[in-house]
Amino acid sequence: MWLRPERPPRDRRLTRERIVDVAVAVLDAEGHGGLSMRRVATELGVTAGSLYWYVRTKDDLLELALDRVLAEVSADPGAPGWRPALAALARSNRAMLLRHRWALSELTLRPNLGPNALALAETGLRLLERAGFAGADLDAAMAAVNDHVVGAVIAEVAWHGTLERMGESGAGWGERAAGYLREVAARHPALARRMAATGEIDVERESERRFEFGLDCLLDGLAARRLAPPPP
Amino acid sequence: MWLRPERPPRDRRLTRERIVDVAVAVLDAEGHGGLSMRRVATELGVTAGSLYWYVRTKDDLLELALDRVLAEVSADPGAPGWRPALAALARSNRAMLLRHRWALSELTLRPNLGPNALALAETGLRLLERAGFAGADLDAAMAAVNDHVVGAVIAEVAWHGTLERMGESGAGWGERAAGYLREVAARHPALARRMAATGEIDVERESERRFEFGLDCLLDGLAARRLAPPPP
DNA sequence: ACCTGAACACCGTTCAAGT
DNA sequence: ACCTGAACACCGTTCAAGT
Repeated sequence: MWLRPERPPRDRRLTRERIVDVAVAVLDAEGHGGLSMRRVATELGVTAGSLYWYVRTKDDLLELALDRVLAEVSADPGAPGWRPALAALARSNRAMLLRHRWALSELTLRPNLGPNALALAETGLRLLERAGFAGADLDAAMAAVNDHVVGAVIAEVAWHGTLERMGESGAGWGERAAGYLREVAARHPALARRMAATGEIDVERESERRFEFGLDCLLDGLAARRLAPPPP
Repeated sequence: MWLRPERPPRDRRLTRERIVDVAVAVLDAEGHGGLSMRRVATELGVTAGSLYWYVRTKDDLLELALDRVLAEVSADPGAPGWRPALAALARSNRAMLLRHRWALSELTLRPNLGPNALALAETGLRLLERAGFAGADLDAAMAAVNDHVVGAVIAEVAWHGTLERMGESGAGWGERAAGYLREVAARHPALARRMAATGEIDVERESERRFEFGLDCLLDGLAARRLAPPPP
């Protein structure tokens, strides 16, 4: 009894890091709707109120979670040229967003100025500087690539969600859907042609194809606009 | 008394359309956080439960609201060429998303197959068909343009939000922010250079410049990839 | 057919009170 | 310094009951 000294205050049960850990885990597992303060708290064997000692609001927690996953995006610094390097950065970014789909909505709703976000911006900018961009065009080029990544993943996630919904829907859904689609096809011939062609397709592979197509277009445009690369 | 006939059941207070009307109004005025079933209900002089006669869930209501504002996107069918026409469509889309910033998060979270979304897809596809695209490249080209619009608006809204936050923050914030920025600048030279150059800039004009820059890059890439336009 | 009113289960957040 | 427990104000949704 008296032999055991009082616990040092260092082995507290909570840390900001541990809280973000389980927040990311819950978000990955159950999406945005699954995250609640009480849920995170019980997962840590603690009351909801306790979290507010480490985090000001739930919004702040989400901001921390977003920056956490942004650390997963990586650039290969020893890439052979600016174009493959930039493409690799874009692909890594896309892969991360597909791993943590909830991160997209966070990106939409709140600005992120976390350390990992800034580090990521830095590597992108340096890459484009070496490629021969400067001034306002440098910002615009960086933005164009990022925009394509974000836009493409949003479209892919939405597409995926549509298919999931269609799968969930119970019996009796088939007829209504078929009727709706028939009507749509009648009114929208071009759309009907495309729907017929995309009937049996692997969504993920096709999404990747589209992503690469758009990226290539963009990089072509960028290549034409860069200044002469600075002499080494 | 007996002269006045019973009210015909037609003058009911609620309609799906009216409900969507006020939902869009509330969303425009107060954003995503301001919308609640009780809020919409009281705005219509009615109880929250009543809404569920016309709408299955709040999610359905948001879907309806999204399709409502998608109707605002318009394409000029009599445009001189495919490239200006496509650019005009993209700009109209962007303008709508900037008018209804809440629509972005909806676009992120849920698939939208409403009539206006489909009509919009149809006009885009026909435009690209006339431009000389077909098959999988047609889908990819359409997707690339849409992705750029969505991605660019997301970035712009996030940027805008950052500035607003910085404006709201009370006294004593300046020193902490300055310290943070100094640290960032020290660790990230390229970012520091860009931050210095972007010091006093009109966010909206600069966002538009970036949008047009990326769009031009993309259209260059698309122009190089289209097949020969079909003979008239 | 359409709407009310009350209830249910769940939120984020606060805060005195304990240790 | 750190955590509990209870409370507050607010959710989305359901449903018997009224008309």
